[in-house]
Amino acid sequence: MARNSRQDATNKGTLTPRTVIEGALALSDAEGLQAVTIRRLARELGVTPMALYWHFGSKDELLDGVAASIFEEVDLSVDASASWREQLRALLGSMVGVLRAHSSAAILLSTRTVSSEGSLRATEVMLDIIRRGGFSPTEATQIARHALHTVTNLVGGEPGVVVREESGKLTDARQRARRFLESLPPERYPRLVEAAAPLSEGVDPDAYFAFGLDLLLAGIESMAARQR
Amino acid sequence: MARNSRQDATNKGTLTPRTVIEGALALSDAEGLQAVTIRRLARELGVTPMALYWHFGSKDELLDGVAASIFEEVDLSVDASASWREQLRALLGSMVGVLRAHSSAAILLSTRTVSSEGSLRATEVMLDIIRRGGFSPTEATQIARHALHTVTNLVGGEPGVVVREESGKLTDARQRARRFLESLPPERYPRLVEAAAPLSEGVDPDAYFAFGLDLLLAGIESMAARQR
DNA sequence: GTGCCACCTGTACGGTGTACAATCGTCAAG
DNA sequence: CTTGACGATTGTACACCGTACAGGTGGCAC
Repeated sequence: MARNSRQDATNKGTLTPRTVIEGALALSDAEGLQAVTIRRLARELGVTPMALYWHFGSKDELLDGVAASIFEEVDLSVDASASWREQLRALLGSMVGVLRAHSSAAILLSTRTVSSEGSLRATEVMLDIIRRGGFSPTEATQIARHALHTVTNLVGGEPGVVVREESGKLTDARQRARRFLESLPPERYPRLVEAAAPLSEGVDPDAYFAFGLDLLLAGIESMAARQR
Repeated sequence: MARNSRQDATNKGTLTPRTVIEGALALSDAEGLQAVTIRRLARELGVTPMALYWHFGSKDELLDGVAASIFEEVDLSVDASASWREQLRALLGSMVGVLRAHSSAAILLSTRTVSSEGSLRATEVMLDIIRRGGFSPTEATQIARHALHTVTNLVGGEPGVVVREESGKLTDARQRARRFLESLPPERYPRLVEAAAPLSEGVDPDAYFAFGLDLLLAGIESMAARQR
């Protein structure tokens, strides 16, 4: 049947950087970042491990690509009728959203310096919003850096946030944690005993992320109010 | 000469969890976390790789130990005459300090849930301070979680913070980054062009961490003021 | 045709974490 | 003293990892 011309190489058997990155992202979403190995990914793509090295110089470079592709999903539209605070909240909220959709790969963004098109555009939009909040370029840079950092780390590493519908096992773990905390000597650890429930409770992810964003935005706003 | 009784086993040839953890931490400080491999660590300790598995069930368990040992270095004393804000700043500042002293191993704390003695005591002190700021146990738990998270991630992953006295190479990279940013189309990326200098500049670590702490504390204080 | 060249395969090397069995040194009980 | 038990360590082996390097292969331009 039809031969693959150079054009339809993208949709059939042949490999492109795009398909590799998409495969890596899918694999990471499905089985975690540690499942993204050159050999495994190659098998998934029906290809030899070394084939990937034609398109990427190293695994690290491939992961850079994955990180960049995540950035591209962020919704950069801003509601011009909203205040800068609301705009910033929307932008960061969108970031949290796409990071949560790829939570395993999220830590990639906190580790590496992405300089893709999408990353540049996101940074541009963010800086613009913050600048309109009354900060200098230098301050805006610092704030943007920390905001980006906060958002990626927010998603990357919460221990209690491991949520599974299968509530059996994990509820057990939580109950054990709670019992442990409650069994601590109250005269030595009054606050831990008192907070045993919230500490051991599985956190509602939505609430967790909302709180994290609130905290960050409160800090930024308070800085905006303080100076000027 | 003298035999090793069970007592002096700690100071001479034999292995203990302590010595292993100390070795791992030293290795991580000296050559980075990726140098901490079972084989390498064993060689460093003058022992066979599998010897470590007598004291730790897995490498992960060993790293848990390293994380716990870092927690133990945090200064938990509180100045009773200070306000809760100042106390919180001091505590978090101390955390940042010890994390910076082990910056390679710092990301361990953001990944895993530590439940060592030291971690419990630190959490207790932190919760106590925050509770005295007028927050409920549940709120205090959320805040403490985020504060801990912020602090560890602050140290863990800043890209620009890679500072070396050998300024040759890195200055080159910075200059290239700066030129790149400045060469962007100003009508498309006005904020990036405008902030080319601060964006490409190597960040002063002290200023960076101070700013991160300020931002976090500002957020917490503003939350404290808002409610009540 | 013939050669080029983008793309992919085959093989190999040194590294990793760790399972499993054998070994050694010390110490309590006979 | 001998004898076991047992805590601590070694030796060997396996499956997996990232990737260097050399060779194939198929479609295109000439």
